[in-house]
Amino acid sequence: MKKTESDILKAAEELFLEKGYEATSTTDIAKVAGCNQALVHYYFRTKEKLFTKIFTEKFKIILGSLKLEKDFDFRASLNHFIDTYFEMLTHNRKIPFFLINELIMREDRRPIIRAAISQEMSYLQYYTEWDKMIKDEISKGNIRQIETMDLTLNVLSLIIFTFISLPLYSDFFEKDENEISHYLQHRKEEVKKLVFQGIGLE
Amino acid sequence: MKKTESDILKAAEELFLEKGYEATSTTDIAKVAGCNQALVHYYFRTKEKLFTKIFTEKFKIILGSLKLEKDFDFRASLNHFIDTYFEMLTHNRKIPFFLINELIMREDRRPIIRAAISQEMSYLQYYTEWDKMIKDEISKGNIRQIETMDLTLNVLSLIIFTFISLPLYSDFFEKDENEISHYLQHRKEEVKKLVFQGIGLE
DNA sequence: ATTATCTATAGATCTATAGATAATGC
DNA sequence: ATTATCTATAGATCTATAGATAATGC
Repeated sequence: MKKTESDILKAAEELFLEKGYEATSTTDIAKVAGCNQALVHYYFRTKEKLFTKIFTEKFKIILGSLKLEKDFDFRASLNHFIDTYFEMLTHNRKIPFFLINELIMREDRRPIIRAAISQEMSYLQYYTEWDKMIKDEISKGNIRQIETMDLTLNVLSLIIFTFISLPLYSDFFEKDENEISHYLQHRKEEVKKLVFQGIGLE
Repeated sequence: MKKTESDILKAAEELFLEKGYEATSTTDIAKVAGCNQALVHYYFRTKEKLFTKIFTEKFKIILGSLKLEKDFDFRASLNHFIDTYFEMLTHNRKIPFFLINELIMREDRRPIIRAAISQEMSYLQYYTEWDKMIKDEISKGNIRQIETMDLTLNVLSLIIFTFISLPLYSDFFEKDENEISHYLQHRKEEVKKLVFQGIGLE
């Protein structure tokens, strides 16, 4: 890939994640990339096509991290999931808000993620195994009665909201980068405590 | 207030909450309000002023519902908080995403909420009482060791994320209004279970 | 020759205002 | 008289493309 092309991609990524689709112009992108505005269209034809490229790429980063370690027992498996999800988002802090924002604002983008999910058929299988594991733990009396969807939503809520609210948290309480990274570690441990104890694990 | 003026306000509210500031034009607002585009500026001068009016109004709705029932014991108090917060958001489903979205996208709006909070000095006091209650419960051994900020974030994450993700949930799983309202009730109960059990209450 | 880059511009917005006209209140 | 509403338009975008020029590869 030509340097200019990758510069444009990088600039677009930075701006779309920072300001969203609407507030980003191809003129802005060219300025950040250090090239002519016409070149943005030369390489990617339309703003929408350029956006979709970045959008699907970011979604796949998220999707790719949603894996289940089936060699572990349930507790280790859940623990590992929270660790890896937190870790991945720590290095991609803006992605959760970016994806949710664009999916809520523009309904026509929702088919993109449906397609990406069904393309990777393994995820349906992951969920089935996850569901089986949970039902198993309940029947063994290791955790309380809970629906798989509820446990999933509990974990996702606690993790994703942490990252969505992060810019507001760090701004409001005037935290620097070092404090933020301690905060994220701290929240991760608290999320584990709440979830483990909250379903009766331990 | 003149009918036209309130029509414009209503139209602006609908559009800003649905599509956000950037994607809403004063021409759109006029169209929905059924009046001339110039009238939007006649009554509110600028798009920004009109937006700020709605933004602060919506924020105050949220802030106003964050009250603490100090006559109750801790458990009843937390239970009551989750009930009222869920209830309020059920009738204002789009507000959480709207506020977070505009606060993240435009840093210059953050002072608006700082001002609104410090104007209502009572909220500092609420938090102090809340903090005292929690420390008290911990020292009595009624709940596990937890920082007030963590418990607050746990509860807010679980509730707010429910509403932020709601349009995606209902779209993805093709739920109708009736199912959605059952879902919200169901999530509320699950949030209570997780939080109560997760801090060792019961 | 082909590909990359630039200049220039068409055509479609969008915000905000000036100035004309209509409606309302005393 | 005052207030509300409309028409028209200035000036600032913004996307996308056409066509000229420069750089690169065989």
